[in-house]
Amino acid sequence: MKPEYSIKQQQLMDTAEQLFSRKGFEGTSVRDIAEEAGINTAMISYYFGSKEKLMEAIFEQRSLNIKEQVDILLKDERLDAFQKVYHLVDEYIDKIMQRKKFHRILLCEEVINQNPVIVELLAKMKNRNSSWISDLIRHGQKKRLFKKQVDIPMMMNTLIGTITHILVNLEFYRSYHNLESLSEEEFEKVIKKRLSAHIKIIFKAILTNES
Amino acid sequence: MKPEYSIKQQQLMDTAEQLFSRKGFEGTSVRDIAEEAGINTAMISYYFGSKEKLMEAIFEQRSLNIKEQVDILLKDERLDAFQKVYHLVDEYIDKIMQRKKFHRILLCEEVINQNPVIVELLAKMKNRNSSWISDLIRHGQKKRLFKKQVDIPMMMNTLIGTITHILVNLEFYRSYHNLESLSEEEFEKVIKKRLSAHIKIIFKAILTNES
Amino acid sequence: MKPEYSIKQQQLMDTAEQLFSRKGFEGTSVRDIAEEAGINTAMISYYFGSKEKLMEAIFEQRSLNIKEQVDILLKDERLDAFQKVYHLVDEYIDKIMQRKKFHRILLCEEVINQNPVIVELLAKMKNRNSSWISDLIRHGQKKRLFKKQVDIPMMMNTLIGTITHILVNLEFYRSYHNLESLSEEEFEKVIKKRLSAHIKIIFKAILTNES
Amino acid sequence: MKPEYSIKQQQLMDTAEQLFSRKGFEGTSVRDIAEEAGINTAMISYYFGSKEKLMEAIFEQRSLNIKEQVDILLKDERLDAFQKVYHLVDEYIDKIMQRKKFHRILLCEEVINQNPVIVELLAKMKNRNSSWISDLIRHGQKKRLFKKQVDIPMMMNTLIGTITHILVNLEFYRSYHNLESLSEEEFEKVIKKRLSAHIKIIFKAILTNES
DNA sequence: GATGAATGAGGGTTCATTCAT
DNA sequence: GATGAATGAACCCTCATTCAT
Repeated sequence: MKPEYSIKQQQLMDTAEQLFSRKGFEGTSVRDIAEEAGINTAMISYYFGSKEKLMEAIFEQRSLNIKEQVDILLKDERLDAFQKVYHLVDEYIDKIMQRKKFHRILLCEEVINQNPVIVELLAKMKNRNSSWISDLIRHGQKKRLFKKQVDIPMMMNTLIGTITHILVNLEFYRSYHNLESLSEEEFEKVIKKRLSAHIKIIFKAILTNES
Repeated sequence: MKPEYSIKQQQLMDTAEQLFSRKGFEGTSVRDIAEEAGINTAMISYYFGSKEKLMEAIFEQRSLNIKEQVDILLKDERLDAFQKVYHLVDEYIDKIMQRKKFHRILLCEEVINQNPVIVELLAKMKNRNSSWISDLIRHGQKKRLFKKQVDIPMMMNTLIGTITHILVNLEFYRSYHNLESLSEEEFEKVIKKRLSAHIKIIFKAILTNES
Repeated sequence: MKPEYSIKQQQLMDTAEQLFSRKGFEGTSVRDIAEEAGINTAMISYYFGSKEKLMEAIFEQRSLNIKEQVDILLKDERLDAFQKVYHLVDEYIDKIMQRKKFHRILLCEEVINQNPVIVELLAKMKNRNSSWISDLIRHGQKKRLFKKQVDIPMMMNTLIGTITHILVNLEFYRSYHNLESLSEEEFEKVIKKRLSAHIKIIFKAILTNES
Repeated sequence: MKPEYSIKQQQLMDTAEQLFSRKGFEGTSVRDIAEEAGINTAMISYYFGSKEKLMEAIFEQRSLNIKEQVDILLKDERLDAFQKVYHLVDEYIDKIMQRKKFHRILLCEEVINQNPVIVELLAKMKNRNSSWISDLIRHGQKKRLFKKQVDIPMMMNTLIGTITHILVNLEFYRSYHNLESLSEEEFEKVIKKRLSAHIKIIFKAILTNES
């Protein structure tokens, strides 16, 4: 179903992702990408049809799908409803941090919203993921652990808004807390841990607090 | 200190803001802006020096400054520490919603980070505002209302991440909750109200919860 | 009604006509034209919108319109019907020989028929001119000088086919008849004279011969 | 002497002829041809050396040679000089109508005249055919049926100009005479018949008329 | 002070062809 | 013998900017 990409195509997508995330889609020329990837300029049109189609390919390949994770969580009887949600939070943190570059692009592209293929792709993804999360929330509501009225999109906004926003403020965060001495990996570990704790507090409050 | 702009210049900045927020900086040509504003293309270079300088002017003029607000809040003895923070939350919501277009641009520009003038402008703003908020938080900590360790940048991340992220998901939120029948103004009112309640719950949890 | 062109635009059209007639539309690049005209490559898009629009402009300006000539001929009582037709023949020869380059382009474009604007322009021109010639022929038929059934498009085919075909065979004709010693002007004069006599014989035969 | 082409090569030439006649030489890409012919793009360079050489091959194979026909006509004692010429006229009409596509290309290429191989090929063909026709005309002059001075290239111009010009005006001719209801074959039959009668009248006039 | 004309640079894409397989 | 991948050159066009007026 999903198109398979050759090694060269994959390399091209990685390079493009990198540059798009740094300079934006419009700010990156196909010549930039080709040069960085060490290939001929014409290859982008040759492999993907156009610069835009290359972008779409990146999106198609990397957009988040949490279905499987939610399925597993719902079936796991060792976890209570809170733990299930917490696991999903960590899953989101992991996936977004893993795909930092892509999510930086996504952040911009959601704003600009020009390419209809991507717009639709994102819309579908949002609907799909919201639906899975609904299942998870309803599960907690049935168990009387969560409050009755939960504004799922608002909750997701905070989840994704917080994670992606810190992506563009990583350096500010680092210097604010004097974490410059940490290696990239260590710093990322710290960030993930703090994000996790932070969002769990938030979710607990949102899911239990009766206004 | 702040440069004063003529009416024409101001119109130009407004038009540019609009287009930048819709199509991105690189995706907007000076022709687009000039045409939309009904003036000569050469005027942009003439008035601002370059397309980039025009962007800087927009940023300079519209970037958020909460100093005054925090000053007032700190002095207001009728409000307790929580109320002070809540007021600031509403202030942020109001200002960002008021300047929707600008904050959409900002979202992108923070990602792309190409223009050093803007980068520095943003860095200063973040430092400044974090500092004011620190004052506010310390105030609450002295009163023993807030917990001792508060990760202010993380808290700000959630605040700003949640507000700006909903900006790009307004339509999704609207359709998810079947609010299409509301007018723009009514819908914005609803959003603001819900955001306010939502973030206050979050802040209360963050500021009180002892891990 | 007709668009007026500046001197520079006119120069550009002349240069383009020259090159199109030598190398064809597709075979001529905008760089070629700009270089030959001594202007910047971008000017072609700047002045005409695109290479194709430049072509359309050339066609619009130079396509043949015989209305006025036919009007004058019809009213001229000193000429009999044959003389009227003969005058028109000479008019065609003059106009096509005057616009040699353009008619060479036209010859190709009629074959390739890609640009819908030009296709329509040509279709209108053919209809218009056929209609005027009909008037002239009917005039001769009323006077009982011409035969009743005249296939006007076929006659026009021979008129225009003969004139334009010799345009691409000028050099062959010249060498066949050993006219190389003649100057351009003298040779053109000879050609026109011979074409005129030749086609008049043809037309006389066509218009009188009863099959 | 003449190169023999494999079936695949022949298919390629047919497809190319078709496309060249519709979109011109420059307007047709090797990709177009290969795709239409259902073969690999590289085959064109592989089989013919280049796109240009492919064109030359088409010309070489299809250019008109009337030698044999004239030979037969000259020897045929049952026909008088006029009938011999008339037979040749029909031969031209048949051959050109049979090779409509090729003659459309030829029309363009004579104008553009870029490829020296083709230029020479055409020059040779014209000289050759003119020479054969001279023989035929001289035959009629000896028999005192034709006038003494006949401008053979001019006569050929009218012959070929009329036939090829109608090729690009077939649709105009059809609609002018309301022949849309006819099938392709019927219409072509009509055209040939009318062309034949038309040109015979012309030739009779040219060959007998003493100016 | 303000503008329309003009420019050089660079944009994405397509081209005919070559080359390793 | 035949091919898919890959290439450098060239394509037309748009860009932000400048300059003469």
